[in-house]
Amino acid sequence: MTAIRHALTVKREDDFAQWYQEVVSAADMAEESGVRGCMVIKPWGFGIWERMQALMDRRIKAAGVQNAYFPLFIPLSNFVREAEHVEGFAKEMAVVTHHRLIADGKGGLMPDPEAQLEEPLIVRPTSETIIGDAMSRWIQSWRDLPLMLNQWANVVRWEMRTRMFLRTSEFLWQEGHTAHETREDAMAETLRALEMYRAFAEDDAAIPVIVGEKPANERFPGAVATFSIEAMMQDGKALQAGTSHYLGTSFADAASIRFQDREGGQQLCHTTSWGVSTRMVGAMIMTHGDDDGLRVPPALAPFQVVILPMLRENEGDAALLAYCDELHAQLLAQSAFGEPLRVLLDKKPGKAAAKRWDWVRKGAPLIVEVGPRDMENGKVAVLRRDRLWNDAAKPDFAFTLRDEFAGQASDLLADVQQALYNEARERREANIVTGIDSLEALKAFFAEDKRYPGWAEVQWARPEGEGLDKVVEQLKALKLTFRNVPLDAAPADGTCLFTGQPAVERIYVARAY
RNA sequence: CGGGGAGUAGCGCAGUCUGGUAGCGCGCCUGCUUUGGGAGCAGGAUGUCGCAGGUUCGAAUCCUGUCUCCCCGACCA
Repeated sequence: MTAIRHALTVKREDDFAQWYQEVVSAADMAEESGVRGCMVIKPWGFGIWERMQALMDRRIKAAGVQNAYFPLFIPLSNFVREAEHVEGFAKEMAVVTHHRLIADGKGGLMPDPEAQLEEPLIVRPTSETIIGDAMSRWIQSWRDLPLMLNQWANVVRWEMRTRMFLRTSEFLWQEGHTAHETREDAMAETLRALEMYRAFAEDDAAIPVIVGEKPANERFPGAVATFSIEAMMQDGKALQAGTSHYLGTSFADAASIRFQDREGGQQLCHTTSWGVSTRMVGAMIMTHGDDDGLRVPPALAPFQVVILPMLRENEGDAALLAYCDELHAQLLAQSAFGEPLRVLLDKKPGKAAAKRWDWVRKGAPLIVEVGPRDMENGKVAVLRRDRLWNDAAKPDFAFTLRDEFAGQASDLLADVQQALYNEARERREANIVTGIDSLEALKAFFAEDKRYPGWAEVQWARPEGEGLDKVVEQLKALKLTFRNVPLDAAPADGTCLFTGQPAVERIYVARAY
């Protein structure tokens, strides 16, 4: 049996980190910018993000949240109000101190010492404080509540170690910020956003996630409670793919977000914030990518079907293109996932067989090649990206009547979407271990020689303060982290792995990005 | 931000130790051949050797500084 000749040079099992980087560049998603931690997102990568935006924005609006936009720059004095929040972010801040450049006398430019800002501006690492400032002006009465805002924006955190899409100094995201009358209302909103993220991750991105609450040491700076969706990457590591925070009244207190209640008294609002970022693109790569490149779930694919005519640069091309144009038009009249199909007829010069591999690396869900002989038979050759190879180590084309394919395309795309989800889900289930009841057993499960060990669901007593610190230290020594306490877990029925006390809940332990 | 490695054509690399003015493979362009599967042959284009100083008659090569990337830590979406 011939060996498969893969479209990438690095295999996942050989070097997952290097494989990841090859996918990003080979799929033409992004490239280095020359500025530390900042990337250029290329059309294919940005197109995927735009799809994420579109699908998420729809969900956000359906929940009654309105979009708005707040400034990139935040006055230092505004930022400084919430103590824990400041402590959490102070170390990774970009600060603007000047507003003009002058010649430095050596042919270059430098900040004009005469043009120093009275008050430095920070580049937002997140917008709780500046949005809180607006909320304090916009909210006066209980009738103004809930106030539910979202913004699509870039934010900057001065990261020490960066990786494309997973951790960049500048990244794109949406941040939802809401204010409510009561703790109950705010908590309900926090959980609503969390469920929205679960549905987005699983239904749109085909990424199975664990929905749960973060332990105290993993909370957002200043939050009362932090929830997350956690996804398992193909190397067994966990990736926090979205977070939702109940902020209590501390941000409201810092920004004076108050309302007059029904009895005429002044009360602090209960606020929430929640976000999903371009990191989700990285999650998609590491969930669905294979040794031939990216596999984009059809709901996220900028192009769901790519048609490659086998052009010969001769007089036969016109008829072939006409045949493909008809298919293109047939497909555009179809819809999948409630939207018209997104179809590219790739007329660029070059052999179809060569261009095919570019689209394989980019992960287009369906690649359709059309040659003169297909045209004569009224057929097309359909390649599903989710199952590329046949037993003979060749691309597994399905030769299908063109008109039949046009009618099936939507179903095929739904199949691909489901297949990607199922594959990821099965892999995750196969790599979660339960019932580990000692630190030694935990250590053994995550032993160094196990390349991709997966996750452990353990039971613990949820110690607080120093007790928690000690447990976190123990995990850190094993390069492990707590992920979250799943909301739908069975009640604890054992003893705490770390303290030996009766366990109160179940929590996931894993290596993490 | 600490430790390690690396920046030479679009990509992957050699050349650096021992200074003499830049090369290989892939890709790209042109032509011919080929045409149901990631083509073959021939010819051709492309580099301020990451950047800035310094040493030298002369620097990809030696020295200093700096920027960026990768790996391991600490930190984090």
